[in-house]
Amino acid sequence: MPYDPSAFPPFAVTVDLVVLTVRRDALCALAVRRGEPPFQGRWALPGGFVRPDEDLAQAAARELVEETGLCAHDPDAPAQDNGAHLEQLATYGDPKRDPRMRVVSVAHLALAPDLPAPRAGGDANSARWAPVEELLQRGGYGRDGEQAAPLAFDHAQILADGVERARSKIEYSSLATAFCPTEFTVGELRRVYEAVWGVALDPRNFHRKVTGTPGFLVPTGGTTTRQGGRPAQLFRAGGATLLNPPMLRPEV
Amino acid sequence: MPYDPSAFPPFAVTVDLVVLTVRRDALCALAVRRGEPPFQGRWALPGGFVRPDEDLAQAAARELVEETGLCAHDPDAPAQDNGAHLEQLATYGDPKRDPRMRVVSVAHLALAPDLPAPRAGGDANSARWAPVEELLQRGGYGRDGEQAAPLAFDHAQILADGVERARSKIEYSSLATAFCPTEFTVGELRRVYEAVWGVALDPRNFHRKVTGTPGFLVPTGGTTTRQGGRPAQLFRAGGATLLNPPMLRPEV
DNA sequence: GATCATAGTCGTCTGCCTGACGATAAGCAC
DNA sequence: GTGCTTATCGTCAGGCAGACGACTATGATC
Repeated sequence: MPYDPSAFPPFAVTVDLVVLTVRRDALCALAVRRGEPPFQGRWALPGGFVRPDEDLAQAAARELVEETGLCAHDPDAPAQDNGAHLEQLATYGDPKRDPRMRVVSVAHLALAPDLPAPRAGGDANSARWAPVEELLQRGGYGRDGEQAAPLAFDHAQILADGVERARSKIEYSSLATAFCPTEFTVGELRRVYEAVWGVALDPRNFHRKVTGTPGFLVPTGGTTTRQGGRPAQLFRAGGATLLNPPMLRPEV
Repeated sequence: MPYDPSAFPPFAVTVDLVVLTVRRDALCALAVRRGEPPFQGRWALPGGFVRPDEDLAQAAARELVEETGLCAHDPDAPAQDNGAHLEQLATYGDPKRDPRMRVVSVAHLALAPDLPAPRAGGDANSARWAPVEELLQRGGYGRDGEQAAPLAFDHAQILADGVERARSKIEYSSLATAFCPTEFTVGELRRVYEAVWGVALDPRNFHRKVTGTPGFLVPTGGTTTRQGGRPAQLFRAGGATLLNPPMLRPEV
């Protein structure tokens, strides 16, 4: 690819991923431990350089597969397969965000159902799901009492932006179903909302809302009792992607 | 700035601007005529390279001043001054979007009140406000019966995304006031909504909604009769940036 | 000045949606 | 069966939006 370095300043372009899931009723993000400077040993968001011949979305999907094995699907397609939802989040390009060189990072947001375990080159110690509060709070204590250092680079900001995007987007879209397996119950979907928003929702009103919105949920006919209690109907995500009127997030 | 070209593929990074305004009851965007290949003579969105020492937002603000003379203000600050609202829109990085080289463009969205006239190096023929429908429709006829060619590069897509962002964002935020001068009437604000959404709104219900939302509008005490008819109260934008419950966009 | 056209502003009414919450159903553990 | 858990259906009141009537205050026109 010919270019004249004097005509424009060269940048490195990367994609960083905010991969969110809900596990044990908590909103968790995927973090990887940096093996090299800068920020060696610190936790960071997964990501990497965009290759010369790939689109930004392709690069994000490739990184997602490499880190989680998840297959991303088109954001405009319904979430039928087991793939994760993937969308562009925002781009971060502060001149000093990477001490080595000028790096512009196109952050992407991925929403995935609960997965067995992260895989990062087979090294179980170098990737983990961590509750977002734990990753965002400064100076707190992480798992195993380990001192939780802030995320590397500006990744705390990127994660915060991704979490905020997810929190607001499940209000008016069916995106919360991306956190659920293919078949799920109304209660499981409600627990997703409760975990992402950090609030308690009335089960009866929630049930009325989601089952009363045409095209949002499609009953599969089956039932399950995996949550204990009375068996619940199983649903799949319907074709509707927009929720109108939106789900209302309660005031704090 | 030291870097090793063999370690990562170099990219050119640009900012492109979707500058929107409302003039003569139509949503218009700023377009500039390209003076050099590729797409020489075609209309495009204003933009340019990001400089090595500036942030993306700084680059966008600089381009905005160069093209319109508008001073951008912080998106989190209230729209008090005469500056335009400026926010990041999305990033476009298809490998083939620029035939010359690999260019990643961080598009920004600017909303401005109606301005006298665009200035692009004093050349009145090289920049203009055009209704977005005219810029987005392919093969139609523009001003002066001129054959309207599609915008250069992927700028039609960028413009469409920017318009959609503006259309949805005025639903739940006070962003529509960015299209108005410092002092404006309820009717002028309503005409902004009507122009951006392309629908007619009931003046009485609109008045009830905007005046009944605390912190949205602040009366200045003055009145004006510039629209003809009964004099209308003048307002400034209040501190509230979020509209809850949102303004509802009527179905088509 | 009377009349008209134009815009702005205040009210009313009805229907829909939400929040609060009671009641019932259907599993499991003991 | 008793108790516990979760799911699901119903009821009721309040808030808000859409539809629209009524009145007000200016400039334009006769």
